[in-house]
Amino acid sequence: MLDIKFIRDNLDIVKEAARKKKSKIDLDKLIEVDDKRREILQSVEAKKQEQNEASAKITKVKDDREREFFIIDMKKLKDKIQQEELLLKDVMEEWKTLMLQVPNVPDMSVPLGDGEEDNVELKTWGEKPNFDFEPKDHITLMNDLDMVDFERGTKVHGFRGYFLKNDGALLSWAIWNYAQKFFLGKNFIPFIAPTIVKKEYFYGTGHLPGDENDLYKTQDNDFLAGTAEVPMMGLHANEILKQEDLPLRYLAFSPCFRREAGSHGKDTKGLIRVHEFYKLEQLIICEASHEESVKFHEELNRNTEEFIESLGIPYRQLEICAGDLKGAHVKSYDTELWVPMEKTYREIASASYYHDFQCRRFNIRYQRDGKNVYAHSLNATAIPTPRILVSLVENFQEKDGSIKIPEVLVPYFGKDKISKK
RNA sequence: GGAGAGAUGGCUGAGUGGUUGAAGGCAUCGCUUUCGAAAAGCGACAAGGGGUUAUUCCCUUCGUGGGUUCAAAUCCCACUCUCUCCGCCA
Repeated sequence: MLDIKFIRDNLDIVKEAARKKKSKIDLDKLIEVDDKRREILQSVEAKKQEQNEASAKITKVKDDREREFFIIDMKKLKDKIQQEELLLKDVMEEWKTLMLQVPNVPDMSVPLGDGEEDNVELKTWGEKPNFDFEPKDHITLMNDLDMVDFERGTKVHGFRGYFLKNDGALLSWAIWNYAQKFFLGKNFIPFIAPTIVKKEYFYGTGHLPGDENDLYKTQDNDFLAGTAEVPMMGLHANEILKQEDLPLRYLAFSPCFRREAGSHGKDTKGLIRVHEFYKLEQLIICEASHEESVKFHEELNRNTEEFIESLGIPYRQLEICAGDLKGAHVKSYDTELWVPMEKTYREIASASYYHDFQCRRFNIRYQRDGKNVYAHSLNATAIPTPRILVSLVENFQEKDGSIKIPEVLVPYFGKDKISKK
């Protein structure tokens, strides 16, 4: 959410932002509705003032007749107020709908572009494996090593279902434990977050309004979060934080649920795109300063890089172009891991900052110089499982069909190799 | 799932129709006192929105949403959450 005052004062900037982000929002319409909103609001307020003043007088009037006259007048006024408030309600509805569609302003450094294809590669890291044998994809590898059961996963869960078993399950736990240790070394407070979350919080993060079909819904009209970002931002909703407590640095673990509506044809096999996975998420709430946001954004992104580097998996960094940038984001980096059998990089992590866009919607403020100001928020993936397994097993496969375990994981996994029994 | 109680400012806690935006206490901040601190005394202290900007003025907000009334923290309805007891349960 942007400040309506900011939008009015910087209409050109916001229009430009909307254009860059390919948003369809009609900002002139918003200003028009806002004018109407202000006009009615002022009229209602003036009438309420009159009502309040009269109300104070009625108390003092002792004469019954005089009192009666007063009350009759006030009845008329009340009707007028009610009429205008009805009108205001409609206008507010329209106003809110439009306001929720106004995108955040991308940073100056964000490259222009229409979509995914225009994202800019910032760097690549690591040596792509050069196999002197016929390599297998992760599905074959993991099936051969009895690490996964897709068939029964589909039987039980349906499309995109999977069971991780044996070393597949153990490796996932090892990654969680290692990742937990790694990221907590960077001064985060650990959390396990709820996944069933009230609808309003999805508006806060910017996941709604959007495609509600992409979210699972419960019979109580709650939704299953696709990322711990939603409950973790909700954690401090409607709170006034202390300046000295900032930045708040959280590392949250949660299951993640995504219906993947609209991508039925994509990645129909394997562990790339599943309905249900697990993720450790880094999240920071910091002071309202662009410099702080940028600093922490770079740090969060670098944390993810370091983690991947410690595993030794080749990756690249992308800067998301304006056309591919989500509405709430100021700027985003994606980390993509090399998937040998697809001969391409696949997204594993995303680091973004929002300025006060999310905190404004969540009403998360802190005291600065005696004033309450909206904080800034950022988040970045630490590590998602099981998607990480795809690159891990494909990159580290050996000629005999076994998988070499990265050294850093060995203490958590208990052995340095997964091979056929 | 059944029965009951409750939700008020940063916290605690009064308040059952009309100067109550809300007593008292705690916390916080300023001043006095002190070599300094503590203690004490005095004073300030909710948020959001709008108009004017010299000064200020107005509106909203007592869990949420409706309703009754000229007027609601206070009465009515629905919902949410919390607590106690019973039942069930990983």
